[in-house]
Amino acid sequence: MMKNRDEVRSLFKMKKVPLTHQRLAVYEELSGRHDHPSAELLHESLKKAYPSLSLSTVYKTLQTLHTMGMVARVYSPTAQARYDAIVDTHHHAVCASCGRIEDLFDPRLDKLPAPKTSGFVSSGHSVHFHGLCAKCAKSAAQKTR
Amino acid sequence: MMKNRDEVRSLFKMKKVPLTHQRLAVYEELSGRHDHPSAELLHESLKKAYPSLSLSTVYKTLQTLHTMGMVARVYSPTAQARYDAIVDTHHHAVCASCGRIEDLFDPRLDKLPAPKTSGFVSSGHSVHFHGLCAKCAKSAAQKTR
DNA sequence: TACCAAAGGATAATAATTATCAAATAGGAG
DNA sequence: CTCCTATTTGATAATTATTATCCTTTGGTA
Repeated sequence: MMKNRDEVRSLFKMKKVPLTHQRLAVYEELSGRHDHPSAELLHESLKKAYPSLSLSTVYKTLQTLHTMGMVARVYSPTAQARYDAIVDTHHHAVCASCGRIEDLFDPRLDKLPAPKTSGFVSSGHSVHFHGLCAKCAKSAAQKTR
Repeated sequence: MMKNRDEVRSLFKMKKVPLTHQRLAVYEELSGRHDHPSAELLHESLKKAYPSLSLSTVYKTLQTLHTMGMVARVYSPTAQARYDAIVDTHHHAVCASCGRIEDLFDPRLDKLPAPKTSGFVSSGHSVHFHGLCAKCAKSAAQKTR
């Protein structure tokens, strides 16, 4: 699942994509967190260690990594794309109130009947549960009192 | 599923939301199509019959309808939110190449094990299949020749 | 080490969405 | 039916997210 530095290096070599400091940094930062950060949030964190890293590089890098299959895009209710270094099949619980996205691992969801639509070639799927996270469910309950 | 004008009226009355011409028009237009249009595309079509209808009203109306539970948001790979008047449980096949979103109705996908995450209160789910639609799969095959 | 195609940084441009605010209107009271 | 008022609408500005541009820098190879 999570790749170490050498695995990353060889992946880049294999795909003939130049490995730069920035690409490694973005990938390692994203791998290390599980809050599905946006490009901007990633940039924010990375600036501390790499003050010269630009936001546009983060965008470009995420695209590159996505094309390489090393990063997944998650669609959030806040019109802002959010990313995930976990590309293995997994699922998400999206909070309609605060936008928080939790990972769900459940093998029972990993194998689903293939879509019955003419000609669509599916390469995977993910299940999005929508509702309220623990915190927002609690504060919603309080409001009703 | 698809509501007639009177059902829509009483829904608005029930939820105590004023029903305006614009809201009815947006809802009826969206109900009538199944291509998951964006706010902008909806506005485009509606302008013919309602030349004074503004794009911002379409945005606001979609938000209102969404809050009322009459409209669903679908997240597309093209950073642009797309909408669906079908709020009953159903699923989507999203083309990674052209962005086309097809509806999938399959009762086998409607009942899935509830997410096993502490405290998350789920109100529903949908399955997103990703891959290539018939058309893009065909042209991708041609390129490889 | 030198070369050069590709990548990065800074910034402008575009696209999508949201906010603002004066004018218009829905819906209820009289 | 008319008036009243809170809400909605339309026009537009502002904001936010993303992509494009263009010059400088650098990774990877000879």
